[in-house]
Amino acid sequence: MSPVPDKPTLDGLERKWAARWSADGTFTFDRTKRRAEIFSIDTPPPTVSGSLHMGSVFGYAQTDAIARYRRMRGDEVFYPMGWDDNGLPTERRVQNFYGVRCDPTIPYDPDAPIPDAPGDGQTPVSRQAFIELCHKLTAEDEQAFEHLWRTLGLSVDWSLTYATIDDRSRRVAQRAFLRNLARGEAYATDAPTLWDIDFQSAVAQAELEDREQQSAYHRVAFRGSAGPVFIETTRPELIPSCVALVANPDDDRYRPLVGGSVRTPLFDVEVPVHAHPLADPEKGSGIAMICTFGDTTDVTWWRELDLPVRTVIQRDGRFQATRPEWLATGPWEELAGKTAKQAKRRIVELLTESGDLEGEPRPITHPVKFFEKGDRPLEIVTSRQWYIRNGGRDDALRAALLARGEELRWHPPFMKVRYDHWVNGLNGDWLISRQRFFGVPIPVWYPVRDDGTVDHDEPIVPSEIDLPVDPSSDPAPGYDESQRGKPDGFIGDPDVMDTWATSSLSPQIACGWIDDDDLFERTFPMDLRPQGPEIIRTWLFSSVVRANFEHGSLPWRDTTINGWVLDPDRKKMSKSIGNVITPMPLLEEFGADAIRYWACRGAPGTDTAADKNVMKVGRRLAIKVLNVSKFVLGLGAGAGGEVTEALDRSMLAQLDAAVASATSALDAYDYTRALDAIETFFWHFCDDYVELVKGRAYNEGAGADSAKAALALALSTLQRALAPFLAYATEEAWSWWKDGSVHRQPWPSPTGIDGDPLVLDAAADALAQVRKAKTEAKVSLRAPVDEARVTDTAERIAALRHAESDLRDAGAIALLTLADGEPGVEVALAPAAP
RNA sequence: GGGCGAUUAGCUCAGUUGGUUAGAGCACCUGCAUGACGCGCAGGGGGUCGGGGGUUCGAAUCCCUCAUCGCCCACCA
Repeated sequence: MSPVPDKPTLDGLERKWAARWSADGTFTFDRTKRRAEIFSIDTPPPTVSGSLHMGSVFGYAQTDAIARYRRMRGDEVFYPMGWDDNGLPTERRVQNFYGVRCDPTIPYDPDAPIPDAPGDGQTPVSRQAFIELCHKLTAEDEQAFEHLWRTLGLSVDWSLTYATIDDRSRRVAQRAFLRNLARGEAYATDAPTLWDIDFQSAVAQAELEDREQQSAYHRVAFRGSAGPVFIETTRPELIPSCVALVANPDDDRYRPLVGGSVRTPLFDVEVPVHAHPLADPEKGSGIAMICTFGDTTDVTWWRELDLPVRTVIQRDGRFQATRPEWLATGPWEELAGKTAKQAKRRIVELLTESGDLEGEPRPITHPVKFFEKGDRPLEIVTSRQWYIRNGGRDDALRAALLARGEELRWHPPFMKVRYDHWVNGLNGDWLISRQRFFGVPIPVWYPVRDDGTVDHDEPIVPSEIDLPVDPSSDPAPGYDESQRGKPDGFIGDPDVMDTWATSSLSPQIACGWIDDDDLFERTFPMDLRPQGPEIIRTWLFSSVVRANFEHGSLPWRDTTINGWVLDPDRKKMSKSIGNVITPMPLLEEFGADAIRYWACRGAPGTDTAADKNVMKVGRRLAIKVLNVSKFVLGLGAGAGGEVTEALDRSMLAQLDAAVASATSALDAYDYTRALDAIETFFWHFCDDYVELVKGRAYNEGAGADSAKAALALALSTLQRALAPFLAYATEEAWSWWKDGSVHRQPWPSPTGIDGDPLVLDAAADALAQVRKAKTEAKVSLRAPVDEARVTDTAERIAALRHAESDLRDAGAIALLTLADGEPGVEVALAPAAP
């Protein structure tokens, strides 16, 4: 306990109590508890390579309120934090920050200088040096995040922190992958893949976004035996890639052509004309050219019509330098080495000169697929990639994963349809390999045959005990490093896994799967997955996929999906608009409790504006907690005694109702409704009950004892009920009269004291009328009243009689009369003193 | 094109099975030195519940439709 200060303040509470919680191990997880006693939370590992923003604190503060509530309910809360530091965002940040670029062909030299300060330029560094820089920068970012989380007051056990690139995570990710591989759930195949030409990597369906782009239909003539056949295309530069034309089987205009062939303009390549139901008679001219590959429909046609591959665009987005073997004639040299954009411009000129372009290109706007973090449209290239089955090609698996979605308890429930839509809309398996560097390596090697060719069909895998491995620097089992790349030797798979292939295993990483069976048994499957709505299709879904394969269960029982944070004008915050609000200045201006309050006022799943006015209200509430605690303690609350007075029992009955309402709301993860119930009662308590009872409490005797006992009970209850939200102010006020942390106290249970809620309500209403009379007369609330006459229903008057003397005290009323009748209060003020 | 959510006072939001005169906070206005709180306290004004239909004795609440905002999805010829 510490003395009540003369002037309570919120300033400095974060620093004071964060240090104390850390020193006392207030939130340390006790791993001796049984599974039934534990509440485990699969905290989202934030991407540390980004800047901190309000969205970062919003969901975490809400989850922390739940965590603190569960802890007070007696659960041992398993609440680890992770950092998502692996992957492309980190690489990009490192490239920009240090001015470097990873060149895996450079051999690692431990003595080579590597930048250690911000720089610009494109200094090439070895793969290992690049990875070291990634580790270095993320370590700094992680400190900034931890500082923010500690200031905000997250009650995580910081000794349980993991990072998605650390040894433990790499071991889990590789082990899970190898088990997927052994069971046939992971496989590699050569197939057309969406490809980002800037990042030089394949990307997955979940990472796509459509962007509206300006384009134009070009009406181009193919030569048919019975005259020209016009197609309309937005990508005329792909004419050298054309492998067929396609029309709808029911389209009478083109039926005569189907089964025959036409010749491409400029290059004079003979291509067949096919029929396929996917061809839309309404689009363009109704007959389309199929190229390998212009878009994903091309891929479908190519596969279903069994067409050849004629790729001209390389992985860097440029047309290949050498003339493709299927182009016997035509102006290939005009296109070689050009980007798709440059080639389009040139080919339009060539088509115009040859007379194969009819009319002017017709401008349109249409959606084009981009990598969500990319700058140029995706191309489709054929490459060998690793996949994990996700139901995109398998109806039984899809149904099983949809059933997992049913089994999961969603808060709020409407978020579940996003999962269903995503799973139903999958059109392929999950592509997990990335041609990048800072990630978990695909843990396989391949034998090199005696002729120097690579045997991809017989991958060499490590034993689980040796994980994590890096096939780029570790030799394959049974081989010596000197055999790397040699005939009869081996090569390592050069790819890394996508970030989601690791973070989808966050429950397994956090709970110690295989590495710590004892912990795993006590924490998995977890209780709660809190997360944002935009990553249902990635993080949530992929986590369900992995747990379904590995454990035959859900990874957790419940999921809470938080809303989106909008700017004060309810616009989406984005860097380009420049309306991004950063949390640290707000934490300093209003205090952590105010920010926590703001976050918890945002209902589950509801988009919420970053509104300073709400933070101000939270700050006011926190200050009030300090002040009313000081006052109530100054009245001598807690001196013991029995609650005998009807007014006191009435207040406690109302308090019990508020707590009961908050309890059921929190059990359903509705922290907003809980906060509202307690907050509403709290102000009623301060403004009405404390005012009515303070006179009696100053006196002595049974009435005073009753008041003091009731005040102590209420104060203890309110401090505890507000603790999940106002973590600091409640802890501070609790320390003035109790030992131990309020956050380790039991959540309030009913006081068990019967009372009639009407007594306090009737007294508060009558007091309000007396106050109104004084305010309208523009006199002090302490001004004496000669006579007040309260009339009301018999029931309310009967209730009021129990609080008659308190009302007289609080209103400074000389003569108070109560009578049945029409509701009303007549107040005769004493004449003003001269 | 499809889906989900939102639309209530100037602003931010409650309003949980349809039921007396639709609530709160902020802001605004008018007051008040009061045993803690002036980062306070008391009181007040302010809303045809997005528009239009419908069901019902009765609709902010249920149904249909339209509009606006946000998010998600969709095969880009």
